[in-house]
Amino acid sequence: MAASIKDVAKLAGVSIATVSRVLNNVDVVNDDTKKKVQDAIQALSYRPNIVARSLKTQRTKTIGILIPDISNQFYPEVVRGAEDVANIYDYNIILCNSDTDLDKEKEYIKVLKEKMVDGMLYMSSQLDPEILDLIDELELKTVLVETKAPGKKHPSVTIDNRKAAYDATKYLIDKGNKRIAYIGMKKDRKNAVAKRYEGYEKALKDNDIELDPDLLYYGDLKAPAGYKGINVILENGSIDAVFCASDEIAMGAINALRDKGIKCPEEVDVIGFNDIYEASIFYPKITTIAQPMYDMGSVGMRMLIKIINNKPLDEEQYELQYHLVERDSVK
Amino acid sequence: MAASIKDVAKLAGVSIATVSRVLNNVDVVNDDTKKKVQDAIQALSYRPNIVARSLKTQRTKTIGILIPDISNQFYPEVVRGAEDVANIYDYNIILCNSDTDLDKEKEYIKVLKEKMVDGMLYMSSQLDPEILDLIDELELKTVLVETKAPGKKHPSVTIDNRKAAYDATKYLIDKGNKRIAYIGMKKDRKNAVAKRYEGYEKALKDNDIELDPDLLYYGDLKAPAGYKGINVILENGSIDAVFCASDEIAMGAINALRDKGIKCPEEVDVIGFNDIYEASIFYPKITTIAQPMYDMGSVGMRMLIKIINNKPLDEEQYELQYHLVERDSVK
DNA sequence: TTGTACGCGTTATCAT
DNA sequence: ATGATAACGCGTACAA
Repeated sequence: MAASIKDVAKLAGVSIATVSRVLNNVDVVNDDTKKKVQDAIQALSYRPNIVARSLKTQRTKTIGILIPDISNQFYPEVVRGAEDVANIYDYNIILCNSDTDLDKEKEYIKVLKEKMVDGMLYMSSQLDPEILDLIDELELKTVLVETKAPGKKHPSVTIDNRKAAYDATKYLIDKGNKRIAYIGMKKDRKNAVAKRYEGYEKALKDNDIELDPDLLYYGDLKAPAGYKGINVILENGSIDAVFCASDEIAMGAINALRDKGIKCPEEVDVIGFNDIYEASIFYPKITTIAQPMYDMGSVGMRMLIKIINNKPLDEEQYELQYHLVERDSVK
Repeated sequence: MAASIKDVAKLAGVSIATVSRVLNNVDVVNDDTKKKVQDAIQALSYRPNIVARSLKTQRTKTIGILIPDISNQFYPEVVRGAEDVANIYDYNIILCNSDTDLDKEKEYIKVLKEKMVDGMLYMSSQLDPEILDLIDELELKTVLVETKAPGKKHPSVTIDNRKAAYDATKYLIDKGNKRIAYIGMKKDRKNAVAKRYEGYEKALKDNDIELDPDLLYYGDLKAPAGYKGINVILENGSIDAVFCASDEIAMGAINALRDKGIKCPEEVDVIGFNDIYEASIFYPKITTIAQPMYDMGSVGMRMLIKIINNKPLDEEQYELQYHLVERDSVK
């Protein structure tokens, strides 16, 4: 077993209380005894047991991060941003992949609570009320990332998905496109992606373009959905452009177009969403809405740490800026 | 404060020992009293405090994962594989990004030890002896992923990078290519990527192709390195093909070629390494060596959990199979 | 079958 | 300035 505070105390010839004091730099302790203690710590290469400390102090210096899936292009950046600031403040993160499965999410949240995490960053494309209830019941300090809760009760960091999608669609319209397809997820959910659909819809409406149900395709956010979407939509006629709810969809869509001998952007404009790294490497380089993914993580973590330390928040529901990145998939 | 085992005991009218027994399903406890306890647990929506339990049992049911950078395409898959099996066995993971910085790695390892993780998965493109020493000194149960330690002392899961690179280069040679460039990292390091260079070198040698230093470019594993590499190499003459130490390098290289009006694969063959998701979406789809990234994580975690539970390992240094995925970047 | 009491490694209060 | 000692919440000998 590793050396404990007792061993240090014994070797230094002092009480454990004194050792604890020099360890935490608290109270005043005689320089000589301090030195003795430090020597003993050195000699035993003693390191405090944080689990024991946590039990006493009721704070573990670890934070839970609940995401759908780390292997999904969007989240690594967010997690990295979060971990970076966590690290600055001496927190560690417990990573949990939920696959957006409600039961799995609830189970993870409970375990996180049992492990006494100081707080949680919760990310999910959809936000079930049950989750909010559970968070409240457990009194688990939480910041929502990517989704906003109705009401002002839960702190969050998001972007304005609706407006961003509106801007993207408007951009397509301004380029002279009329028949603009949408590939994304069903709109009947209360989530970030649904808001993108709303933005798309409103942009059409505001510009007197009639919504054509044949130009809509719902799948997930992955590339195959984009590929399939194009194939399905093109069965019903031609299109001028397509708004994709993710960059991966855009990549799949462009590949489908290419396989059909249709050139992007010459014949069909394609716009993506998120600005994942590969969007700038793809051919053609993808025009897209850039979400500040790293910042969403770091800002979210900053907020959470403030909450944990009972500091006031500048803003309860933080809305970050997105921007449209003009590249080569729109002419 | 949340309900503790005492509260449950009091409400159920039994001792905390009894509560603990039903909690852990240990010893025999009367059905009636068991029911009383369970009711009390329900009533108080009691959940055991794992921190306290850990202090007592000396196991935290959490495992540290140390990686260079989660936002680097390679690791999310590995981490996902690891977390999935961790979850099966009721472990959680603490994720640490080291940026391959030795000091940061050492600091993280110490903190993980302080937090009493039951074990660690260590990944890094390079493996410093100091790390091995620290792991030994701390007696931290560890499985190395991606890199193998000299000697049989440390368990690891890897692929045969040297042979894989050999195969890839041989494949290029068999396609009739002579002037084959290499874009990767310097070979003077003892790491996985260095082995890829060795494989490249040996394949040339075995096929009587002289190594041309002008055809070598060293950078990192990112796309810009591939882009720059092509530009630098082409200043010294033409090439038939290029072996890239990562898929991202391959993407950068292909983009550079395209910008120079050189077609891939018609004029220059390009082969990548890893088979990250985007390799199959890129245009042209990238021919590459597929590393079983998810499996590296899951197998590594399985090994680690066995070690933690003092079960024997089938193999100390596990070598996983790679395979060459033929796609469109090689004609 | 159940209860008492100790200890896991800390921090913090109260004396001295 | 320093030392005893009581928690923190739990598991587990040992007793009963």
